[in-house]
Amino acid sequence: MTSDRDDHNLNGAQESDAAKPASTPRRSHERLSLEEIARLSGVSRSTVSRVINDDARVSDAVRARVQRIIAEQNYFPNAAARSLASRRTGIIGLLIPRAIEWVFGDRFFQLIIKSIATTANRTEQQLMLLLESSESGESAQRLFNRVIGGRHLDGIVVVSSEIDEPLVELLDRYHFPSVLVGRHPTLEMSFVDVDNQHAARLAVEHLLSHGHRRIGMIGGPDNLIAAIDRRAGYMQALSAARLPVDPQLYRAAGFDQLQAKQAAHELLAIEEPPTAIFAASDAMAVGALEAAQERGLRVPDDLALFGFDGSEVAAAANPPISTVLQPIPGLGQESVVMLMQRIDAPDAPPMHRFLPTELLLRASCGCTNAAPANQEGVGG
Amino acid sequence: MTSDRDDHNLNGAQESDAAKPASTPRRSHERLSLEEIARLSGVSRSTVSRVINDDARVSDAVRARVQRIIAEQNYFPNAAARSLASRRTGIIGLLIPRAIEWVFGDRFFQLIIKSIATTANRTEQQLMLLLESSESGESAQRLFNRVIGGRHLDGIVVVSSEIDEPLVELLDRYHFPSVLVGRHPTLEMSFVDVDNQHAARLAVEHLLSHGHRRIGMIGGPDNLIAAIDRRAGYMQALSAARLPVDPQLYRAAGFDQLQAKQAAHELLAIEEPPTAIFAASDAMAVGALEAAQERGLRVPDDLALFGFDGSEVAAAANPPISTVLQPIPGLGQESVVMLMQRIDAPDAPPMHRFLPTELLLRASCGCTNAAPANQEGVGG
DNA sequence: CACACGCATGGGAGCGCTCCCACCAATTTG
DNA sequence: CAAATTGGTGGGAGCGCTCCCATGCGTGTG
Repeated sequence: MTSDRDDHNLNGAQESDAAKPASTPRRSHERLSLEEIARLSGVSRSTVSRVINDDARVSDAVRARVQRIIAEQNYFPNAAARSLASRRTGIIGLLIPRAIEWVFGDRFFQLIIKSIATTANRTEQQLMLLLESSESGESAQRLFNRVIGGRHLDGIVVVSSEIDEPLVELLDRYHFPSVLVGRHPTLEMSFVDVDNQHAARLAVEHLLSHGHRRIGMIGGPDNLIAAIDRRAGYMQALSAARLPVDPQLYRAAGFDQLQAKQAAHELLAIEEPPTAIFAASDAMAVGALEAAQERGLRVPDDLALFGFDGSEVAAAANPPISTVLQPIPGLGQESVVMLMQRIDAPDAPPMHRFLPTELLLRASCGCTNAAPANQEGVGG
Repeated sequence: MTSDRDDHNLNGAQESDAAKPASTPRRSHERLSLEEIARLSGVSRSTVSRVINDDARVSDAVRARVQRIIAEQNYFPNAAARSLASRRTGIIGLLIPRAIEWVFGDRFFQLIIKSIATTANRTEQQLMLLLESSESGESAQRLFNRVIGGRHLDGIVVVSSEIDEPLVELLDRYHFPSVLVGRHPTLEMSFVDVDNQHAARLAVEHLLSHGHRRIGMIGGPDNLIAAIDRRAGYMQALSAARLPVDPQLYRAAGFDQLQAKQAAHELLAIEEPPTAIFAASDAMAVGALEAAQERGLRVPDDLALFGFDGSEVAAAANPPISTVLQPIPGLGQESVVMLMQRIDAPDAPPMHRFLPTELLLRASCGCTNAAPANQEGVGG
């Protein structure tokens, strides 16, 4: 064959020249098609299609022969043609708003991306990570048009608990198959999440059980439902214990270590400082630990600490920090499974699923029944 | 209209019921097509297609009318049909081998992803981040088949300087339009990179210019061409200065801070320890700085330090660390631009492009002509 | 004034699949 | 033993675009 034809023939690996009758004229840059495979194996397009799609109604002999030819020719069905005919692209989107800015450094997002990718892979779906480039100032509408308008995607997973994410509202409005990781307070969309409020309440109640009566909290940004829920759980625990809710004891911060450290310093500088602090993330708890150590406070004796996430940093801290374990791989996997169901049955009512959390008790809250430098958590 | 029909009509936003003649029977779950837009605007499919594709051969009046209808109906051309007919998907892939494992924490990769995403966006390409899930133990061949076999992608950018990445070899073998960020020692593929060897040589020569005669190096993994080249530059500088190359002065490590710290300790514990260390990344230089400080060495007086990358950590260190600035946004942008060219002209010879680096001189090497806690670098 | 030449537009033939229906044995059933 | 059923297979009609090739028109040339 000519080098021109060879250059773009992905199927060149096992080219069997003998199997190329000159009868049918071919276009340059020829590509293998279903038709071609059908000819080579002496059956119809339909039959080859059935073999490719694992349709049972093919005799074993024929199936084997067709599969052999497909392998020999190194043939792959054309994705565009399949999508056009079947109205399915086999691609699901993954959107993490403002991903590039901060997501990549955050362990939670790393793990959720990983589990979503793994699950998508397992179900033979391609994953298209949608990166909004803040630089180009792309609007939600434009992003929506860009990928969803053209039906590039069968569905989308959005990892966000922002209460006012415009793209999420668009997805809901147009009934585009979507699943949220993180519940949305108003929209009826499907989601998977943990029960942040309940988990936070349990964490704070655990601190209460150690005898603490002045418990502070360093919460997350107010526009995240996860942060709101965790705060609600904190307050609920205090109320249930008939303790006054002192607004001085709550500080909002970003989910990162640095801001939390600053907030912890503020919390520890008030007139009647807390004897325990519940932080809305493990990174924040580590920040609080740093602040405490800078002030010469011993943890847990002078200040007890509780984190949230169940990440390695909490386990690796000195002392190890008690935390709420989130089933991050489970959240990722479930989101994809749910999405597949929504794609298959778009008219079914939205599904809401909460996955269980677990308290990981370590030294920072005063518990001694946990091994120090414990290896559990969301590692790997 | 029935709610059944409404449910999946993405174009429902501005539905103009008046524009729906009952003459043509429609299928349930109807979707807008080119044909439909043509009918509504009283022109042919061809004309609408020309409007969509910015073909000049359309009168202004017709163009305006068609565009109005398109906007009114909230129409988007079907991506699959376009791909099938045009043999272009408008999607480019981005592969960073073993991405999920370590990439996300590394500033270099964050910035390169960001600039690639931004550039792809600007050229109206979708970006498909290819995540190999190590868990599922996916082989390169399978990954190749999965996305490239079906022609899901027009081309691919691979960010990797691994000398033995199997997927890269497959891409090369099948002449699939690809661009590497990071040169490959043997394959003829297109790439963009910095001249690591040259840059490293300049850095080491700078240390020599401060009078250092025993200069150590903490290098990266041996299977990365970037690491190999940087080491070669280091040795070249020493040779050119007629200094003996003492193998004791070189340590290989991962690109991260922790391993480098360990390596630095080893380097500083040898009989005749170095007075300067060149590290193959900024994170590594920070690790070396920590090691020095733990040993009570003053930087730069007792030990001079030079990093590589130009990242914020180097600028933020105390003292600020001199480093080699890599034009990361430039690498990302150029890789996409080159890829587009290769997609358009797949038979053109491969292109190899080196982007310039720059020495960022700060306090850690003994220079005083740099502002302390300098703000330059790859920020933002 | 017949002719060629733009320019704007229309129409047909694909692109490579899936899906429905028809078909033809080889059975099974009343 | 005719009729209905079943399993395996083939063929046609799309899916919604792009691209090439007409076609009709108004304007310029010899």
